[in-house]
Order: sequence, then C-alpha cells, then structure tokens
Amino acid sequence: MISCTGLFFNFDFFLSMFEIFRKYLEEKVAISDSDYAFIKSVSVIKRLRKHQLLLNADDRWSSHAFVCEGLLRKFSIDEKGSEHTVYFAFENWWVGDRESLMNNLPSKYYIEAIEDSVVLLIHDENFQEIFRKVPQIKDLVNTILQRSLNAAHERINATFKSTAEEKYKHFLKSSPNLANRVPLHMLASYLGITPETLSRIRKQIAKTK
Amino acid sequence: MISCTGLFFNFDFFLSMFEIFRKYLEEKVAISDSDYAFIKSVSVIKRLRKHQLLLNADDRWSSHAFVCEGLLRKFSIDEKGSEHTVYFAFENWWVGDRESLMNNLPSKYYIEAIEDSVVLLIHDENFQEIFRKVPQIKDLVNTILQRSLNAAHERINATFKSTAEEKYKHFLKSSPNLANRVPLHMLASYLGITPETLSRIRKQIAKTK
DNA sequence: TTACTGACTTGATATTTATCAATTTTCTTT
DNA sequence: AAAGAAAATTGATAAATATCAAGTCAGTAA
Repeated sequence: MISCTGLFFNFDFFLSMFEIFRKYLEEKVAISDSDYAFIKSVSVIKRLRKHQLLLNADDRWSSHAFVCEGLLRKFSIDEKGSEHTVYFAFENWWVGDRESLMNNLPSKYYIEAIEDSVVLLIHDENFQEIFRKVPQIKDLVNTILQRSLNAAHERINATFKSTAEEKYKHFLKSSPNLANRVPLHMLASYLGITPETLSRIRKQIAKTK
Repeated sequence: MISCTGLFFNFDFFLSMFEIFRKYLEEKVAISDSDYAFIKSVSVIKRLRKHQLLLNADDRWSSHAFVCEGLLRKFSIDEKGSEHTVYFAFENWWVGDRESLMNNLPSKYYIEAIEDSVVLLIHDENFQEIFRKVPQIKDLVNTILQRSLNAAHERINATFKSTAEEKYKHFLKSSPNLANRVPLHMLASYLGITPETLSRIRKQIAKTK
C-alpha cells in the first residue's frame, strides 16, 4: 500500500504528507474515520526531484495526483521541438491527464517537477471506489472541475485580447506567488511567447518603474 | 412551468423539444418515469431568433441551458470594442456561465443565437433538486465537465503552437460541420485573429488547391 | 575552485499579423 | 425589387513578435 520511489522514506513522512491531504479534504467534505482509513490505504506517496517526470509523453496516465509539496508543470513538445506549458500545479492542486485516463490513450503531455516535490497518488480504480464509499467527494470533484473550466476559459479569453506585455502583467497579478518560482523560459512557454520577448518585456517594465 | 418567450408556441412543440432532451439523457443515464416527470415540470423551453441574446453581459446567470436546436456562441467584448468568442454551442450541448452562477456575480459574457435556436432551461435550484433525486446525473455532469476541460486545455495548447493558418486548418479538421455555419468574423474572433487575416488565409488556401 | 551546462540577455533582422481605408458582396428589411 | 446595413475582401502600411546569433550570467558537478 505505502510506497515511495524517491530517495529515502519513512512512515512518519508518509503520515505527514497524508495529513496535508486530509486537511485539504476536511475543509471541503465530511468523511468518516473508516473512510479516511480506506483512502489512506490506497494512497501512494511519491517524491520527485527537480526536473524529474511524473508523466512521460506516450505513457498512459491512470491515477489522480494531489500535490502535497512543491511545484510541477504539464507541457507538450511540438514538431519543432518547442515546449508549451498547459498549466502549473503547486501545493493543494491536482495534476494529471484526464484525456489519457478517460480514453485509455497514450498521453500527449509531460508532467515535470519544477522544484523537489511530493505528490499523493490514487489509482483511478481506487478513486472510483472512494466515489462509491464517499459520494460527497463527487461534489468536490465537480466544483474543482467547474473552477478549472472557468479558469481555462478565462485564460483563453484573456490571451486573445492581450499583447505579450498585458499577458505577462496579468500573470503577475493573478499568480504573484508563482512568478518567482517559475523559470523565465517556462513562463514564456505558458504565456505563448518566446523567452527573448519575455526577457525584453521584463526589462521594459523594470525601466518604467 | 411551461413557458416561452418566442413568437409562437404550443404544447406539441414543448413536447417535441423535451423529447430531444430526454433522448440525450436516456443515452447516458437511467432515469425513472416519475423523475422524468419532475424534470419535465421544471424545464422551460425558450426560442431564440438569430442575433437574440440568451445572456447579456452584467446580467446574472442562474440556469442550466441545453441546446435543442440551433447554434449559439458565448463571447466577451474588450475595452477596444473587439469581440472574443469563447466557444460555440450547437445541438445537444450545454451553454451558460458557471462563473456567474457559482459566485452569483454579473456575467462578463454574452450568449447569442447565431441561428434561430431552441434551448431548454432549468433553473439552478431545480437542477440541484434533480441532483438529489437522480444522483447519477452527477456522473454525467462530471463527464461533461472533464471533456470540456480537456477540450479547453487542448485548445490552449493548439493555439500557442500554431500560426493563424494552422489554427484555421485545425478548426476545419476538428469542427468541419461548424465551419459552414459560423460567419467569418465570429470564427476569426474564436481563433484570436482579425477577420482580414482570416479572409486572406482562406483565399490563400483556395488558391493552393 | 574550475569547468561546464543551461538560462537569460541583448542586438540585428525577418516574418507575421494588425491596422486603416476603400470597395465589393451579401444579407435584411421594407 | 430596392435601399440600407452588415460582412467580407483587398491593398498599403505599421506594429508586434519571432528568429538567429552572440555574449553574459548563474548554478551545478567534479
């Protein structure tokens, strides 16, 4: 049940990571102790070193992953070799590839740790079992999906009506905490501009102040 | 219960539109006759003429809308007066503004009929009641949300790695049926390019063939 | 520390796409 | 069918951003 592919590991570590997840759940759903026991029994903690991949393109994704610590990103690589970041995921967010999971298809995406990170994995079969035991979790998932969808639409909307500079400023405003944690070239690939352009924009903004 | 703000209306019309919705549901969820009766009792059919708005910016959205017939689009207007289409919705799709609904905020978006259309509206309070009576519908909603989210991420991904021409070709491939139903300037506002550019691209492609 | 690698910056130039303006075409309404 | 309005096309030009090429800086590993 308990497993870890990281470098070192002990039971206390597992417990403290699970505790983060439990706290997250407790804020949103009432779950009995026995159900928590079940959730714990199917949870797998995985450490990731910076640069390590949680998902490789062409692999199948079959779990649900909750970020306990650290920062990851999901991205694809196009024919020309350029990276495109779909989103960043930090503490208390979920990552994965639902497209691969739902359709049982090889993934088009990579998921990579930007910092040393810890994720909690639950295999989809077990996740469905949790749904059966604790149906209120469906409402939680529903809410998360709705918010994610709103955010995605908002991003599409904001992207199209903005210049590169506006996009960057919008990012700074909406995710000030991320701006310092994400390397410039990844941020550029998230905003859909080149690193050079982003570098110049930064300089430009610094000068104005 | 039964209502219509369109031009003309009769009971048979209501029934035939509800039948479309029922067929849609039957394919995905098992629902008892009495539950169908309840759903029917809270469903409102609304006709929309071409150009008519289902939602106006600054209004609050409080329903769930299923498209029985026709084609609509959701869009915003920026400070410069340019339109940005977030998505198109045709037969058997849902439209609305979950952001406004969830947070009880005035909407930033317009929803407009591109063709004469018919939508089936269920007020959110009644929708929650349906959730209570027919919890399996939650799974349906969940699936829809997941697919929409995948599509949105896919779109973000495709947009950033493509030129205007590639975006247009990608649209033609993924939504060949829509290409003929959507006016050029709306398609341009969906792809995030100007109508002039799209017009030139079309010409370019026509010439090559 | 030193060397190495990857990230970031900077400059020169090329390309794409937007903007503005005029014209033609198509659709609506009477 | 005619008039008016909206949409689409076309051309000329401008602006934004990408690309290519060096060079600098920073962090990592030996």
